[in-house]
Amino acid sequence: MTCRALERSFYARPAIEVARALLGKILVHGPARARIVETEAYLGLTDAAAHASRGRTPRTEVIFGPPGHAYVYLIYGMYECLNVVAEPEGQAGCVLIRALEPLKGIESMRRRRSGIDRIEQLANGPGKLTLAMGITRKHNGADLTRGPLTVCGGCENDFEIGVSRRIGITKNPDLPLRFFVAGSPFVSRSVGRPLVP
DNA sequence: CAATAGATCATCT
DNA sequence: GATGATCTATTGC
Repeated sequence: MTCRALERSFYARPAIEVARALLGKILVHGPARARIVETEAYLGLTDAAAHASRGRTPRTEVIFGPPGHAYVYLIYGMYECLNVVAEPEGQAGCVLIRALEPLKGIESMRRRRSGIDRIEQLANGPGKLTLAMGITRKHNGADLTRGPLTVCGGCENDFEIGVSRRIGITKNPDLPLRFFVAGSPFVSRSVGRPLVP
């Protein structure tokens, strides 16, 4: 099937809805393609774990902007994380992409993730997938409805959605805002046992 | 297998 | 000046 970028209305919804809906969709960057298998929702002022919880700053401006854009930031001085901006313009909310199943351009991904042999480990974490896909801070603010970096509809929607707490945060850690394709070997292992086994 | 250390810097106080 | 939506390597049981 063809790969047509999701339209802006897809993203103009609550972050939780978008986080669930993004599972199974295809992340495209140039020739590279991968299926989204794990996401986390970050809310607005009420969510202490969210960057947007402290309101508008130069960095968080994108999160308050129009939906369907990328929010990419540097974490721990080393890795970059890709988020998708959700909610109507003016409202804060975004979705962290946490893990991908590589589909196309896998040789390039291997090159960018030197030392990794197993395909399951090329993009099974937020810092790993940006490396594998060649996504950097220069993509911050990029429009995901057009351009080299987009998200397209997937063909397969026949999977169970697992839910758990979010991973790696210290503030507001108890909400069930992490979603993943149940049973997928491409989901990041690390911490966070499912709430619903 | 689980726990921990260290790398490294943009952002905000 | 402290902190952090991480990852890898290493140590310990």
